[in-house]
Amino acid sequence: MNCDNLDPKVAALWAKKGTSSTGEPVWLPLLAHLIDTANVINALYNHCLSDGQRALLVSDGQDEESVRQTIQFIGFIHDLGKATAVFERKQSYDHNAELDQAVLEHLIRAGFTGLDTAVIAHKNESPHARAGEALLEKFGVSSTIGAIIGGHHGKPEKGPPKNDICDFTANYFQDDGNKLIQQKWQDVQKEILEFGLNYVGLNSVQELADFSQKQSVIVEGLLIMADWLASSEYLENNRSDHPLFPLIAVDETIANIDFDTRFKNAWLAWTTTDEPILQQIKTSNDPYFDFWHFHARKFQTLVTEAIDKAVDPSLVIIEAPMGAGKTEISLVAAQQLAFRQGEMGLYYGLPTQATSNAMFERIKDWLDQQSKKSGLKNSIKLMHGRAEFNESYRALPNATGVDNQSGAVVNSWFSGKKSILDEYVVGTIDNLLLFALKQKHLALRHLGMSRKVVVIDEVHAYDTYMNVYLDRALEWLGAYHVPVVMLSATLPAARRRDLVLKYYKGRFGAKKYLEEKEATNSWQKNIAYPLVTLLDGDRVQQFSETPTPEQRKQVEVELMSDELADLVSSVLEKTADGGVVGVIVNTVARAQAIGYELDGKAPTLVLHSAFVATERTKIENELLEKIGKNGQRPEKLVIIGTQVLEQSLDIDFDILYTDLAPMDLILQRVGRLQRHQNKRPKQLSTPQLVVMDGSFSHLGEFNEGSEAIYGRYLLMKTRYYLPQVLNIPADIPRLTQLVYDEVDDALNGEIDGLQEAKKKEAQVSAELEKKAGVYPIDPPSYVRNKSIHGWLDNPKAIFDDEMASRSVRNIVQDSIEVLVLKKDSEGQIFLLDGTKIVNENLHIQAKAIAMQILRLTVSSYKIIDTIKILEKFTRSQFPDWADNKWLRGALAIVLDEQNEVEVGGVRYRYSTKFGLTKERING
DNA sequence: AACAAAAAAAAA
Ligand SMILES: [Fe+3]
Repeated sequence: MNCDNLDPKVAALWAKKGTSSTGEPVWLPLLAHLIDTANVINALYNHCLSDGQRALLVSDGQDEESVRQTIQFIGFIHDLGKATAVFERKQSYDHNAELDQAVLEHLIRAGFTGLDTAVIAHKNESPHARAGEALLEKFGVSSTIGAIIGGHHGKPEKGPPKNDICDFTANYFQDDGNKLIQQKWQDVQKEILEFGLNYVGLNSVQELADFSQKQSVIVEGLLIMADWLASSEYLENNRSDHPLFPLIAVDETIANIDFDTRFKNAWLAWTTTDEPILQQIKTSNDPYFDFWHFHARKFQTLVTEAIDKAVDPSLVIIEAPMGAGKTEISLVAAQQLAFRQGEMGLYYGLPTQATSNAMFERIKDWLDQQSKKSGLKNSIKLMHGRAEFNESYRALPNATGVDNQSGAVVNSWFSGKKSILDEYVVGTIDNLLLFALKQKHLALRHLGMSRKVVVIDEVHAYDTYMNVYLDRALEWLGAYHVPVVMLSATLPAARRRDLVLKYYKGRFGAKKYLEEKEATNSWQKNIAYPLVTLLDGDRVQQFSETPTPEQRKQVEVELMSDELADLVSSVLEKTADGGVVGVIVNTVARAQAIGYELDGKAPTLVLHSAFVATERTKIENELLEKIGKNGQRPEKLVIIGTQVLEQSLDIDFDILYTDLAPMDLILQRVGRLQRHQNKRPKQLSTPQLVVMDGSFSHLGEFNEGSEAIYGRYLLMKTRYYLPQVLNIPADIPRLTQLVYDEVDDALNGEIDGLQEAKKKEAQVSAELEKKAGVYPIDPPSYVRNKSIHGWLDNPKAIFDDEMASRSVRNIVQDSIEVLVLKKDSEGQIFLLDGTKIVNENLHIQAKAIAMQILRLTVSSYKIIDTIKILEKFTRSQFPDWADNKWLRGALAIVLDEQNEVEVGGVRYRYSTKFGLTKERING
């Protein structure tokens, strides 16, 4: 590049001011930041986009080279808005007068006049992203590209800026009327534009490529990433051993910078890991044996071969029970799809932090093994709110620390909002749901997600509210041609159809979508389990497998009242000669009541969410040791729990009691009934299911809690269709379909009040959808060259990241997360396990304290007051917490010797055996 | 007044 003939005024403009680690005033000339960003975005385009993404960017018929040049130009020109009087007059953040003076002198020496005395009347208007967009508009650049520039701080403008230059002329040109002064600014702005075009090899703005909406989003993401990277002075904060794009001494200028070397060194320092492994899966030599040293099961081979034979596989929905080997299938599928569709890396989304942690372990081992085999270094990220608590994640080597070592590593540059840009990401589903929610810097999530294969686990487990976001996310993933693998228990046909059609619509547009929707092909109502649904090009194929005799199971079903006394006598009778009993109920209070009732009459174990996290983990581990696979089964044990027993725990009951719940959930619970090969008491040798139903003796009256949670409609239908004998697995899809298919409702005149309950149910889901519907982004637009103006505009104007991340979950019951400690009569504080807390050892004990989490449910009208009380208490009792990274912002409660504590007029009592109970204190 | 489980949070 040639800076020799440059107008000295252009070279004197500044982009960044700051203080070096040694306390020296430093700055970065604007032109340097523009060149840095152009170099970075070009490298990102060439090396960090997947082939799929690059193909997407030319999918409207653009020329590949012109797209690359345009993107590089966008990288260069993004801060054109800083070449304005209003910006150049800004003080440094730390109001360093010496620094501000030195930079101003550069400008004056270069030929700007009157800048030191100029009065800018509206200095809060024309922020530099908007100013840049306005200037580009003036230079005749398309509004699509303008919108990308205007949005590079996270949120695009509502529309083109149009009058900003006219309204606030002095912001742009220093003076409202003096043509001589204005000319100087117009000259430098024009020269920067010309420099940029020339830098990327273009002659005029007419040669720039244009973009569709989804292309714009990806380019916006690239720009933000490039800007952040070009604004990183060092690879790691507070450490200057790996410089990237450092500021320069205030007496230096661009003449002191060798841009090629600066960029090469930065890129070398920043690329600490290898690209994801792309390799073809050969079905001829069992990939399952290669990775995990077991031979593929029939079902696994079925899926892997189906994907292998497909011409253009994109969406795969795998419905199969736990234990069918879905995780391995999904990882093989991810590799197949990445190879076929040219994607890089993986996002694996799960419903909870606990399931994410477990999956992280498996994926980390899988990746580590592959990376080592290929001699590569690949980065992996655990992405959820408490990832830092995961020991095995923290134990992974850092990418910068291990130069010649291969395997799975952590790249800590990809932190915060950059996390999703990392290669292999495992975490809570919220990160995918947030991909469909209006929030600042959303383009980064789109950039990160659209280069990967996306796997979504436990698809059946998401509620109506979350599904609003999931569906919208699927539409965008379809639009980006991102391969998606969904894992699920059996789905109602209508839900499965919806999932496929949402993706289909994003991928093929509204017209084709309507054709497929109306076609009512057989795949839309197929009933089978396990079932694989595969989108190959625009064709939907399905595969299923007939179960082997060992996979079949007959379960005898009995109905019973929900009275405690009936349950107790039945349990005692059935366990006369021992046995492991599961009792899964719908509310915590009921689990506790049954626990009290059986206490002393039989050995019991209670499990629900109202336990301190560390204690709950202990109970779950005890459960797995005793009744997990190959467990040391006790002679007699009654396990009483809520829905926490319904998912993910691989445990085996001899007999199961359950509260009436929607059919799919009952079937999910039945999955824990005699699931392994075990020796059982004679009385319990065959599987028995006892369903406890409030309407058993009082017709039409379901248990109050159950009805509040699940609604009358589903309970009524489940009750109606509950057979005397369950044939597993054939009945699983059949019964789920009967309960969820609304078509048959007219035929069931015999269910009293069904129509009324159905109306109520429809109302409730409509309300939920409406509630969720405030924040999702609109579906992708197919209008040609539609700009991203207004893409993130929100009627409610939430743009707070905290509020955004809360919005993807429906909050039914307000609750406060607290850390639970206890004290003795002298006031000595302990962890729940009895470990003494010593103030001087806070740095060692902080993490253990931070893990003692419990959720207190609080009435919504009390929640603000209660939080205030807890904040005040924590501040006075544990003042040191404020400075500790594990405990900052946490709220504490301290149990007395009776294990009680009073907060805001409520007395909470904690029992290691039964969990948390609360009672209101009168007055 | 009550009804499961579960999640989230720094930019250039
Ligand atoms: Fe910038």
